[in-house]
Amino acid sequence: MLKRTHHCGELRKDHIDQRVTLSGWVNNYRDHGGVVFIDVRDRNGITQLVFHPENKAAHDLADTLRHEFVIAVSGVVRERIGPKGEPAHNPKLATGEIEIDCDQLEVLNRAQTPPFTPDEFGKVGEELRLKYRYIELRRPTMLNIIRTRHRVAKIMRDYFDAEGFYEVETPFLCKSTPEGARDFLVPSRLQPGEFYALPQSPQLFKQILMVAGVDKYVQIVRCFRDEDPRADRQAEFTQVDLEMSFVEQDDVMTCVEGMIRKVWKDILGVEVPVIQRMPYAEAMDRYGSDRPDLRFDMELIDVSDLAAKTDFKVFTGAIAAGGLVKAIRVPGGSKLTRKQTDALAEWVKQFGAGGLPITKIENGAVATGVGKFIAGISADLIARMGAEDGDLLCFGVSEKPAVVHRVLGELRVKLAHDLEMIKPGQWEWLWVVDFPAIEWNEDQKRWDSLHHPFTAPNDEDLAKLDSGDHKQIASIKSKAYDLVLNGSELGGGSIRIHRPEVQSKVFALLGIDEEAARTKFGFLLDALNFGAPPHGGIAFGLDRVVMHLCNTTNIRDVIAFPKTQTGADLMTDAPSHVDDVQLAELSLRVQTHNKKDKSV
RNA sequence: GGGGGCGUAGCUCAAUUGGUUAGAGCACCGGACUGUCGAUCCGGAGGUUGCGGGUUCGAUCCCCGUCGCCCUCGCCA
Repeated sequence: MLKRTHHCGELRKDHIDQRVTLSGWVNNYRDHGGVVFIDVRDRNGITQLVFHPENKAAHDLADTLRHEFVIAVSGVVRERIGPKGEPAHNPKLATGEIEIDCDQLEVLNRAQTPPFTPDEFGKVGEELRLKYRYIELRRPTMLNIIRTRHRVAKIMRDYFDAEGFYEVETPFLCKSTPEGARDFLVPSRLQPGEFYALPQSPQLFKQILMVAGVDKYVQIVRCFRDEDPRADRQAEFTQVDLEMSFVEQDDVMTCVEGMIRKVWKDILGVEVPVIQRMPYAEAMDRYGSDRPDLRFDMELIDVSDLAAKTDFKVFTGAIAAGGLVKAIRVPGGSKLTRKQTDALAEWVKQFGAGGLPITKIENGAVATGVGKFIAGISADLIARMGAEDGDLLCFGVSEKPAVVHRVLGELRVKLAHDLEMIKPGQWEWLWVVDFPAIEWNEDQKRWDSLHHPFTAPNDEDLAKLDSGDHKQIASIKSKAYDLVLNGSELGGGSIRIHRPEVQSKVFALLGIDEEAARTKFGFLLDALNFGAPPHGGIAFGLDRVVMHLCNTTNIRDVIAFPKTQTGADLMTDAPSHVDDVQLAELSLRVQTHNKKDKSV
């Protein structure tokens, strides 16, 4: 076999007259009867090969080449010259100034006609691309994502190594804990009827590692959550997970910022500034979200006091019921048609809104929509909103403040995208801090932890833990922090509880009695009793980091072998039935069969 | 579990109100061509309209069911 001397993207004018050997896939072929051109591709790029009839054996063989044949060739690098001796460069190719005048060709493997070609011209349905993932991955953009992902992981590992972290592997076969997301379960053969769970995150193990004195732990690790996927969510995903001892909130955040700064600098050449911080309450108040997108304005402004002065029952009724009225100003939003605003009103209903009152600003006053109901507050409203002619005001109204925030929070993001208010290349970073430790779950009539039950409350709030007073408990803040980029949550973490008596109080508040706590987390409680250092950490979605760096909104793009919305791998056809012998070994019996008959 | 969108040649799409032989471009096969580069020109082959049922003289089109894919709500401590 001819052994390559270069890759397909690296030959330049400097190499002219050198004999070289290349290996790769036939990207395209152009047969002119006499001279034959072959574009050969590897992960590095594309180089044009020329076969002249004078080298009959190679030329005849080149005639038979088709898309995606695997070849090795040897020849001499020439400048591309036209028929009259003029340069015939191809500016679209990095190697476009040269070509290889080939005299040797080996067909290393033939290929069936591929269902689609790895060139980027025609679009191809995702279903097909997932089935033939190996062909899609040949595309330069996909290989570039794979390379970027590799580099990101490498930069992070180098960074954490330099900071004194140890990478430690934690188990995949874990104890199931019913809190949080649904577990993927793995039946135990040796202990019939018992199950492992795949980790939703290595949370408890990394805390144990701190008790063990590892001091600084990091792991790039797969996590599993058996919940329905979304465009940016996959049941199986990768976290950059870390934990540090003898630290406070600022130490973790500073460390992480250093990592982010290095990744963005090395991958994109972008300088990340000192990342601003915003309390959770402020984020909800101003942006209606715990992960606000700061690339555009349209802040939520409370107009409840003005709304109360109107005779508009939608407003006054909500306020009387303990709710509120907030508004966002959509610059230039009056260009939206009635049809479009009606569609928005329909759209917001999924977030619990009854509708979406709007009004356009014309001639310095509220004009359309609910304008006639609120004419009396027109001037005050316009002043408070800073509105101008051509703007659109959208009102969030509900007796539940949370619904107002959700509706307007989602709406401002949608409008920013629909009205193309986001300039490309913007990076708006934010730490959201001062999260409430717990929130009241009205449906279940109990307290739920907002982050997780191991998150440390703020020191000054510790006394409130056993106050028994609903309001005081609701006001407890925690040492938790989320890193937000352009409206998406990249990671979150907290300082953990390291004193067993505090942990017991939090469990009690969450309705986890001592016996339940022992059954679920006994090993952690034991560990805390044996000299646990103060510690805290954070976990990042590596997939999401790479999505941002590669400018895609689809998590499947950054995973080599992703799954569909029903958790299927279209290439391997997982999940699939297993035979009865396997089930019997695991003491399992299947009650119902899949709708699609995959039985063997 | 709910809402929305999609499924026609290998691929991307078209097909009038339900109408007689389901088309085009690319890919593929054969031929021509010595400087192209998403080559060009000539010719050819290629269809279970996702699957099953129904309505109809007649269904790619309408109805019911089902399978698959995408977006989304719930869910994701």
